[in-house]
Amino acid sequence: MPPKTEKPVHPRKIEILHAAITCFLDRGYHQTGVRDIAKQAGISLGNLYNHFKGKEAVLAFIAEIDGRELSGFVADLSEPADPCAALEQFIVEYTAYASRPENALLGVEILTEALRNPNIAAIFGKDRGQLIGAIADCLKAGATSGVFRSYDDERAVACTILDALEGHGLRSLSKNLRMDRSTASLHKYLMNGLKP
Amino acid sequence: MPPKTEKPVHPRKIEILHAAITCFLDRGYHQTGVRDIAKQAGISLGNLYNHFKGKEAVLAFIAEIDGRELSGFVADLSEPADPCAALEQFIVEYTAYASRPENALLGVEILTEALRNPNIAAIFGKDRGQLIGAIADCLKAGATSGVFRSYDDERAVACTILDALEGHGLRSLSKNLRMDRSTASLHKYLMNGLKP
Amino acid sequence: MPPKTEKPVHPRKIEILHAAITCFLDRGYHQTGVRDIAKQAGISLGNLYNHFKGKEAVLAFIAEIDGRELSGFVADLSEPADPCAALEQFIVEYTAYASRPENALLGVEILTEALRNPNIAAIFGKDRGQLIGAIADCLKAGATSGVFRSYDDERAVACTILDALEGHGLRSLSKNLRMDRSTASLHKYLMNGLKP
Amino acid sequence: MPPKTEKPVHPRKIEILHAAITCFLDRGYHQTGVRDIAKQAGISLGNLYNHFKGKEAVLAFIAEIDGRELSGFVADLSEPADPCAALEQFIVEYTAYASRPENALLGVEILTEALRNPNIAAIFGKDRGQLIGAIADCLKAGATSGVFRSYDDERAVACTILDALEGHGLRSLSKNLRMDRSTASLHKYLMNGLKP
DNA sequence: TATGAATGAGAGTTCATTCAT
DNA sequence: TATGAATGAACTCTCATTCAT
Repeated sequence: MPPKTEKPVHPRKIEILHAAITCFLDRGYHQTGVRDIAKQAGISLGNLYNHFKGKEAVLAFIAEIDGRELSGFVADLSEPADPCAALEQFIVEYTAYASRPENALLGVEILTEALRNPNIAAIFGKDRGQLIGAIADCLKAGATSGVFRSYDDERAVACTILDALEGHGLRSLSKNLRMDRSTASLHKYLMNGLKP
Repeated sequence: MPPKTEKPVHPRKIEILHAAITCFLDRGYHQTGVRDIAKQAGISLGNLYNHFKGKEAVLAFIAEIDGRELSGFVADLSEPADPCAALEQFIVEYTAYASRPENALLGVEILTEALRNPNIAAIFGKDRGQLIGAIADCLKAGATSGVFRSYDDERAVACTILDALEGHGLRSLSKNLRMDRSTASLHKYLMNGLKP
Repeated sequence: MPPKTEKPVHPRKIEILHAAITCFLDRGYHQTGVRDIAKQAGISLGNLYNHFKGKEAVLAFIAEIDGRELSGFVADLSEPADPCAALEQFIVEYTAYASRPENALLGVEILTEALRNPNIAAIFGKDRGQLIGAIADCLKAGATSGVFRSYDDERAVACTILDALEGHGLRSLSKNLRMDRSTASLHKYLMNGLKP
Repeated sequence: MPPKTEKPVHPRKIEILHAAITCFLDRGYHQTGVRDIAKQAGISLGNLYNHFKGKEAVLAFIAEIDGRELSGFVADLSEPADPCAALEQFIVEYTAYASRPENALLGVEILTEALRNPNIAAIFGKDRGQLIGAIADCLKAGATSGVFRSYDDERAVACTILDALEGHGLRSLSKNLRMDRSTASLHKYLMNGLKP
């Protein structure tokens, strides 16, 4: 296999990406106009179309970038020496990840769009599927080694863990009150359900 | 206190409500035009505005009606003789509830709108807050009587349960494959985390 | 000629009239909706149409009532013993009349509508034409008796006096500052131009 | 002071301006739709919004352009060698100006809008205020040199002159009959009131 | 690559009026 | 007389996208 030579991304494209993220966070995907993005990026409306095929392509690019961030988690969960420790660490780190506003809000934005847009759904589902798979594998490994309880459908459990952490991240946005106690309880609950 | 005399709702308003739900399910809130709703309802565009102040008012009404459905769950969870049984039953029933397309999809639609629309957030948050409170109370009661493990923040656990069930409901839409096994695993996982 | 038996006006019609005047003053004729008038009058939208053929009919009625107020001035100016005193008195009284907000603002409202609406123009022009005629006659009488300078077209002078007083009334609305001095100067100027 | 580098106005903007004037003359400001203007200008509806922020901005631009025309009169009236001749000339020229349909009709259109729209009022009032000031100054100069009678409030007299000429201009629209005699009488009357 | 004028469909909302009750 | 639901055209304005420069 030839070395994967990633075609360099035009820096302007990254600027547009950031501008779009800012807008989508502020107003949401459908409430954001292409003009808003161009203005935020400080470029002309027409020029945006030199870098992206259209509005949807911008979201697709965001979803793609977003998905790549998940691969770090996947790597950490793969073939863990200690499944329990690996999962616990994942939960901690994913909590932090999912609590960052850009991830929390963009996540729902992408998810809701994916519900009706197969194009986005494909991008969104690919990396997320891998993450779910990695968690499920970790759960299976733990079940085999006896540190985890065994479940018929580990993917369902994995999904639940993600749902819980992402829901928690979303709630952390609107609450200024301290989330420490609730985060601790959430983590304990999620782990307790796994213990044999 | 005088008897609460609920002003009767014009039947046309209900028809519009159903039409709007249909449209929102099909295309989503922001992709749906007021004209679409009127056409679906079989009425003129202008007449819609005789019954609703605007598009947002339609969503608000849906959120309100939606919220009322939750009060049944709240009642069932209040002061349960057997907290464990009550919660188990709730999980089963709420799974069914959250798996119905209109609830699953409208739920995220309302949630995402609530993220940036305080008006919707207030309506959405009121009944949902009561449900979370009821679950949390049930968890506390169970912890006191020893059937449940004790958590610092029962509301966080309650939220997690709802997140899990609603995420599951959402996923059940896109999968034609049988969800039985994953549902069973999910339920087991959620209950196991509560066991002392 | 049989005695003029004026058909009694339904009191509700008067209420609507007042409501409409209030609205037209507030927002102007074209910015006022029929709904606004009905709401202001405290009646239903449909009922308004039992009393008036439409929105324009309301304005026409106002213009008619408005016009009748002018007949008082006409009477005072007719066959005056002392044309100069009569005109001076008219100027004083018409200044007061034209400075009342409802007359000042409704006046321009009716005038601008009359520019393009022949129906309104007819109503508006009838009584106003009589007033102009009366003033012109007074000027002629004064010229004959030597107290006034003679003009080829007395109606043009009469129009100018009205324009001046109405313009003054309109300006008095937006200025909170005292108008006394400017009113006095205006009156002096108008009279000076008539002196031989 | 750096040379005033006026940003060049897009020719399309001028076209829209003319189209709007045509429409406003035909139907009046509030009866004219934005679509009407676009159609008259021969451009698409959306493109109009590339040149103007909205309908009101079009009227504001007209008012601004309109106001600039007055500055010519202001210059002619400033520091006149012969105040009487200057004023007489002004009256003649302003009569012609105010009798052109676009000035007469647009004037009342702008005036009535200015009554309730502070934005328009500011634009409309600025240049008109200067003109009134210039006339008043001319009157003062004439009073000092003895060619004019002295008035306490010269601005009031100045306003009256404008009201008279503009009222005359407006009336000249609806009358096909010759206005010569009435114009002459009007001019004589206005000047007579100034003579000492 | 970069610009912004141009397009026209579509957005949400209000309009004056009618009509069955 | 009185009501307010019903109509559909009209309203101002924004949309994503294209195109000539």
